Amino acid sequence: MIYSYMQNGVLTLVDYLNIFKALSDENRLRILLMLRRRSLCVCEMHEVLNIALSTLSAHLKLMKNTGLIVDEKDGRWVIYSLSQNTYLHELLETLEKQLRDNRTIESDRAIISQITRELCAYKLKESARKK
Amino acid sequence: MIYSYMQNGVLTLVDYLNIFKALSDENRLRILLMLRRRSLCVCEMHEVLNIALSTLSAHLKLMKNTGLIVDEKDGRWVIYSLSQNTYLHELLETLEKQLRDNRTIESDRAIISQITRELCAYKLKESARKK
DNA sequence: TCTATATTTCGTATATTATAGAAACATATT
DNA sequence: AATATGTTTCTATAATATACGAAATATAGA
Repeated sequence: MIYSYMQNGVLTLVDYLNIFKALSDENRLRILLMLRRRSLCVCEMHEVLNIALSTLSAHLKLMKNTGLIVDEKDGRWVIYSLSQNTYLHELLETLEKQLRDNRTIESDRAIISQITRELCAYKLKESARKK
Repeated sequence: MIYSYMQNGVLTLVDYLNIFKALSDENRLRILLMLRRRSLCVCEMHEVLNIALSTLSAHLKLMKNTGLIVDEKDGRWVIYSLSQNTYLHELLETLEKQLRDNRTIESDRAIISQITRELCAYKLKESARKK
């Protein structure tokens, strides 16, 4: 899916609707706030969110299509980052300030400050082995 | 439904999710941008949007619950206005600038500059009579 | 008090979205 | 080339959202 602003830089009404829709899901908002700290691979986000990888992948695809995040490959890993969009960054900064005492957001931050790609990949492999 | 920020002024994560959800529907966004011009009664919004009154009423209820709009009674009319919320007003100002050339938004503004409550109520009454 | 009228609620149909598991895919490493 | 592994796609299902028409509600005015 290609959005108009990807071609000429101007966002249409539908672009905005899609952006607001993307922001209206708890898992997606948690991902965006985590990405404010640092870029993350899929397995790291999976470690934090505890949802199926297929579900997570769908959320990432949606936000990528909406232009909120970008991805790049690093070996077998896919690393996601926030888009270079001033308005998005300001919005997330405001949100983070307002949600300073939110337990979930606070916990997410604590977790990503401790985990590594290698560790998450290992845990994912182990949990798959048990099945 | 009562949201937490109505009691202590602080918005929770769920409050934000609901606000973004409220902003992610075209009809609701059109209503909010119209209300930036002036307060409107239900029949005026119906005249512009051309959706069923029951649908319109549901949208208004949702935005009222989310704290984006407020209503007051004036005789048989119910008049809706934007909430006194600085962040909401700034957000809508940004949106309106970005959507300056949007035909729908432009047309909505043109219509509300011409209509009156009395006219819309009359038209509504007439269309009901035909059924 | 009865009537007209502006709005809301209710019941219901349809469309969209979030979710998980299984299978498929892509690529680094052996 | 074969294998291991990180990610995505496919499929089905449950939950949620949007829509309408009909009925109910609230209130101004006769």
